[in-house]
Amino acid sequence: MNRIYITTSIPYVNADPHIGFGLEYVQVDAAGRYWRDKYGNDNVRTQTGSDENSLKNVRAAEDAGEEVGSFVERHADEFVKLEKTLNAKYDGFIRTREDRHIRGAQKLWSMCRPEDIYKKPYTGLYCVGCEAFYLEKDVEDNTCPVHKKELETIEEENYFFKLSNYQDQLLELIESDKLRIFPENRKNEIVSFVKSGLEDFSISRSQERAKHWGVNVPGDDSQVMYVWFDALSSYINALGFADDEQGYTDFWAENQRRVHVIGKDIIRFHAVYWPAMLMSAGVPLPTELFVHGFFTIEGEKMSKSIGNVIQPKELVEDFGVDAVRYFLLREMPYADDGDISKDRLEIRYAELANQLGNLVSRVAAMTNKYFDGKIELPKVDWLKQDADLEDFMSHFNFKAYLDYTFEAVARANELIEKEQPFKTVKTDPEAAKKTLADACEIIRWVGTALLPIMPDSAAEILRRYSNDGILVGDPLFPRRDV
RNA sequence: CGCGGGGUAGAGCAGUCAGGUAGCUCGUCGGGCUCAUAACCCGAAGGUCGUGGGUUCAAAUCCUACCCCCGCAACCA
Repeated sequence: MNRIYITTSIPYVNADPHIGFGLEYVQVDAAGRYWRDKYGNDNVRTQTGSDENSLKNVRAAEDAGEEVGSFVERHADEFVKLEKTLNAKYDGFIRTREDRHIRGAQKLWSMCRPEDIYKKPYTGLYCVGCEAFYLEKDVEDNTCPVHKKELETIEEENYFFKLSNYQDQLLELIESDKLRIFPENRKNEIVSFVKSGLEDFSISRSQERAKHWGVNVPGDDSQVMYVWFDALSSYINALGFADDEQGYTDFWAENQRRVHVIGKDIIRFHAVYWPAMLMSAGVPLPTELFVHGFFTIEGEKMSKSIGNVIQPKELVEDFGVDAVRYFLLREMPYADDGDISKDRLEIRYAELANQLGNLVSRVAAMTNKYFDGKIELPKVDWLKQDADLEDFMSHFNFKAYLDYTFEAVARANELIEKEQPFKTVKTDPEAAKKTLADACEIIRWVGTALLPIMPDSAAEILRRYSNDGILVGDPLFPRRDV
């Protein structure tokens, strides 16, 4: 039985979703759509959600003068709306305030080997204004860089997780690809990190420091779980881990492909902390981590302070959802960061209009003008091409997938130039018919390949190029008035 | 001596692990075509592959020193 479970990371919801998360959201959706086609709808599960227990949410709510609960709910709703904005299909959305999540996180904690969790006093330099600890090397004269006030040395007892117990096992898992991390540069990065030595990490906070927000530590109400501990468990909680539901069995415990799609900033939590926690609890590990890079905006890091944050809906309103999905997936380099700029968007849009949109138009026009839209489509062996596409998709290499697909678009345009059906139709109609049939077949293959990437446009292409006849229609990607 | 990624034609990138005529897309210039969303096709120009050394018959690719850019610096997602 081929099954696959694919998750996005769960963003904390102190603001509305930006285009960076939009990328991840579309990546998982596109992969999900592809595998649904292969494995069947019931054998694929795509999952997303919101991380609501972060202290950052508490601070953001305070700044906004709002109650935390309603604040995170409002922002979480914006993430739910992404499904419509980006035309994505998700099987599950989990909020970490939900009961099923809280019970699951506590269950996972309780299942960890007792010797892996221990209490230890933690001492650090604390700024009351920031409500955060600073490291000595990051500050001058014991002064908070933000508030310019003297830092307090405070001590607090927390629970720690014995990460050091798992160093050797983790290294073996990652190097052997039992826990497969790709692209390869990310795997190398994490291997060298693990080799450099793992230190135990704190997995709880005092209630005061956590502002009484978060998941209580089982058996110790004076402590709240470190937000990452509970957040990571959402991946299995979403499947019903707390109550041993069938979904958990089917898509996690007994499934061969458990995949997390994440950004490069959180690779350590997913490649080190999370697998170690699961090993301690005796729960199966994820099998694959796909790590994507970040988008810069016009060459600059996207940040609130620079004020260049882009939201998916802005781009969708301007270019349409399929063009945005196409842009995100084709523009982001496989193993590196990408850039979003107005120029690049225009170029990519023009590419869609001129190469693909125009091809669909010209072939339909000729087919209808010369042969009344009726043309027998040849049988083509697509197996070879399918294998290539599957390989790209297995690696989450959307860029290569699209490069490959658009080679076919170019091939069809070249074919028409070379064979000139618009001329041969007068001298050798059968030859013209053959050329157009070949072109139609390529278009159908392209349409099929694009279904996961641009669901609406691809479906429209296939509707116009069905066995019932070829239809003309409005431009798929109309020219933009610049 | 903190760690990692990057520096290849005007722009964006591939190629570097397994050394052997430097490649793709866009842009520019020239030509062709007229079915098509003035789209499409062909051709050309354009690069001392960050810099200096070294290994080699041969280096963008290996070694070495250095310069520049960007991230991250582990409990603050």
